[in-house]
Amino acid sequence: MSAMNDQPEQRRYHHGDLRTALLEAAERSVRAHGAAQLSLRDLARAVGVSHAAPRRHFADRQELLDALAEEGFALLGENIRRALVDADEDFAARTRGTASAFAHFAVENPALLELMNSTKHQGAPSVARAAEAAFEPIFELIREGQAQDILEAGEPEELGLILYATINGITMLVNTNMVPAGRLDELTDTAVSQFLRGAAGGAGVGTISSARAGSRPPTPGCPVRARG
Amino acid sequence: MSAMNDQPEQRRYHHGDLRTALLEAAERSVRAHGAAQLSLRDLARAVGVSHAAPRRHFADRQELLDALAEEGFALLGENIRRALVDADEDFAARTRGTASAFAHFAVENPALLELMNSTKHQGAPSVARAAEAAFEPIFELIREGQAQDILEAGEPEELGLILYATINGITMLVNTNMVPAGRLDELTDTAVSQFLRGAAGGAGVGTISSARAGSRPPTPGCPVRARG
DNA sequence: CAACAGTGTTGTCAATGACTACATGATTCC
DNA sequence: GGAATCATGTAGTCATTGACAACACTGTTG
Repeated sequence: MSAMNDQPEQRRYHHGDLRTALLEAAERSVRAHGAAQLSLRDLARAVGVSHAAPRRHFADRQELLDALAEEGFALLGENIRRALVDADEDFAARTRGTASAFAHFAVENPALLELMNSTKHQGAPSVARAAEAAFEPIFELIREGQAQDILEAGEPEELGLILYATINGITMLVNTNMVPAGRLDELTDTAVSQFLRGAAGGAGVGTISSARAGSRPPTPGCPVRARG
Repeated sequence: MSAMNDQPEQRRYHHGDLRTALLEAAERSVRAHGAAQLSLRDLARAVGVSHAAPRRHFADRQELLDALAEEGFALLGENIRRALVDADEDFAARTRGTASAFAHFAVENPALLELMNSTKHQGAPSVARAAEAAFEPIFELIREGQAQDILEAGEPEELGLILYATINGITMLVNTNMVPAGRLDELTDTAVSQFLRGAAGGAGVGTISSARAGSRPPTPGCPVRARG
């Protein structure tokens, strides 16, 4: 709403880097008031340009929102990658760290996540590409687990998407106030535990794809399923 | 957008049941064009009342959207309950049926789901209550599984929320076009399988009796050491 | 029958997204 | 070096919208 003055410095006719300035202002605005409240004219005021200037960089309100969503996926990907390099070697710990990084990013940027989860940017291939880039480290993590025979063999994509979906869903419960924020860590923690158990390979039971997994030692008769 | 004429019949000064008429028109509109496109004035036109009439029933645009979200949760709850009474086989099949019902509802009503997952209705306790009512059958299902010693003991709420979150997240991947719709069943299926394994308690290991004999080959795994 | 409350109507306002025509400045090419 | 050209910003305009206020119609209740 209120035209947040940024640089009251006088500006020449051309702004110089209006596009990024708009995106930055937009990110602040979305963060503060949600995507639905975002007004192009307000952004223009905030940056100090005329109301029609944004149109040179975003043909459409939606186009700007798409760009923001894209940026959101890039940020998320960064966060996940950082969490993965920081984490130690233990696969379970790495998975936990990844999930936690995602969960906290989502809860700290609810409006951005909502934008990323919006159905509106279906026509924007750039957003899809950004999303895939954010998923990549997750898939890579799954491959790690499979290489260590901690996860069942099969498409790493499949497992990765399920993990992503689960954490995303949990944060959504928190962000919509259906679950108190205090339960976030607890929920993601048990979700990850269940994921590790449910997608366990090697000692795991009932791995459907065990027939295909040549490198896999034959699964013992039953249980083992090391509990805890 | 286009003022969809409903009943061209002439109407008396008072509509009779404007509130529900508006909600019905709103549901159609949201389903067709998304919540962001919904216009109160357009609804008024569609129903054949003046542009200010809706205000008597919804103080606010958001209030109408909240009512729609509430209705969405009621519908979802119905669907889940129906799926549960229809499938009274073993626990795994019931879980699979529940997940499938949710997943298909979500994918068939993307805009409605987006509304239900919106952060904007945080101030509306009615929406929260409706959501809880929709969760209830899921929690009840979890209690079943725990009673049969197929799921680990603990708060049924916890497991139920995780299951809900997972399916919700998967449908979101489909609804945002990040995953082709054709993979919906496959993804929910393996997600449920993993859930059952990951949250397994007592004896039940790898009871993956597939109800929808879809893409998944039946897994022999371990003998289902029966409950009770 | 008269007050009254519920509901619908008309009128109005500021804000917005989209569009057009025009201005200014930077880049390129002769 | 200067002109053509293109990118970028500006001013003006329009239809639409949500919100609000003042007023009209109608059934109910005392």
